Amino acid sequence: MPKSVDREAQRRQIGAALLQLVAERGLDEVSVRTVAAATGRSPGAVQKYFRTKDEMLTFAAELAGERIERRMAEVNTALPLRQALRDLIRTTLPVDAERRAEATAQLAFAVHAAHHPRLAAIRRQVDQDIRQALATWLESAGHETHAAALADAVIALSDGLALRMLYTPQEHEHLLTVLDRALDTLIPDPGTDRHLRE
Amino acid sequence: MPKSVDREAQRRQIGAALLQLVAERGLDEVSVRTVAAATGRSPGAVQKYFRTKDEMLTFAAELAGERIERRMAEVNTALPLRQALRDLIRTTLPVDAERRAEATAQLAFAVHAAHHPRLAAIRRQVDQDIRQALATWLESAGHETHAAALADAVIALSDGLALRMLYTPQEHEHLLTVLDRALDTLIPDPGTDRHLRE
DNA sequence: AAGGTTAGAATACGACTGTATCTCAAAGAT
DNA sequence: ATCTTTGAGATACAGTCGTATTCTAACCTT
Repeated sequence: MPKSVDREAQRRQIGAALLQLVAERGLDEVSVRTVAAATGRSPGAVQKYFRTKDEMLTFAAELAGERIERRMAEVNTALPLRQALRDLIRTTLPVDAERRAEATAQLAFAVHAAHHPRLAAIRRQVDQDIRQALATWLESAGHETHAAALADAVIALSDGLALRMLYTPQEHEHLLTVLDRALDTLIPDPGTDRHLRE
Repeated sequence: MPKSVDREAQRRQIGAALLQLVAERGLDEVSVRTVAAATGRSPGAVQKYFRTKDEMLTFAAELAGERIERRMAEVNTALPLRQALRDLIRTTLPVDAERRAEATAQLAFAVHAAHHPRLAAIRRQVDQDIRQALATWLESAGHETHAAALADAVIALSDGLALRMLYTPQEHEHLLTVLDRALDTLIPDPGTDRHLRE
């Protein structure tokens, strides 16, 4: 048989390069040629792994989704709920170069999904997974009622902050304190009786 | 002198067509030619009003920003704070065709701004205006402390919900209840003493 | 009425797009 | 050692992009 290559590994490498390209130069700078150049390949070589640009794009979107879910699984659930939640959200915000790359790609895909049914389906699946993980986590931490709604609110808050950070790097610190304060309000401190505060 | 035409009116008409095009087909379907066709013009006619595509894009972004600010000014501030706030945010969410068009354009521009300094500056200006209006409003309604941070949290929540609604039309109603519940928590009901609840 | 000015259309240009096709070299199987 | 399969590269093609240029027709001013 022929030259044996780990096809899946190659696809992931190309997908990762695409995500980085989206983060650095924006989704509309992504073309078969620019992605190929970013991986040191010829355009024809990329075509061997993705027959169409669209297939390449959806693959990258799934890859980005997997990364987020993996990050969620890595959060230390032994910490107090509010702090763990804070850590979790911070790993999705564009606070440094790596996170910024992922957040940028995520948001670009989300907007693109508005006019791209297959991309929308992928996003919905990822959202569903995140929401459910968050909701069951909240429930086990004592927020039995409306855990799902609370999870959705937290996700929306996080996405909204990430969106804004994309084009206002000056406000990063300020927006992080906004997050803290909002979490303080949304998630009552279990260690303090509510009616004793203030 | 020549054929007299209201240049500014023409520019606004073209800008409006661009926004609608973004909403219906996405930002990367926007070209000088498609915008021209959408206004019943030839590409050359559009060039008379915008020398470059970029100039056309930034103009449309400013136009979209003006629309949001106008909507904010139209909210009935005589209503109870929480309800007025709810109404305000609902007018920015993609609940019907018209609002969906504006929200889609806004979010597309926001993501694009991550790689487009001039667009980012426009977005920052609009954000600043909205935030300040919201903050002074909150202050006058009794939220003297941390009004600015609360305003930012509300904006982020709203943007995050809008983003998600773009690709999950099925969840519109659910996300609206999420909004209501989050607002209930973030904005304590002024008619009820806090320590008397639950 | 003549002339200057501009809106609008048509056209042209080079660059880039996605995709299909072709060639070549390399590697495993017989 | 030969053959076959395949990764990778090169090239080709039709289409679209943004922008510059050219032309015509309509209007206002003098």
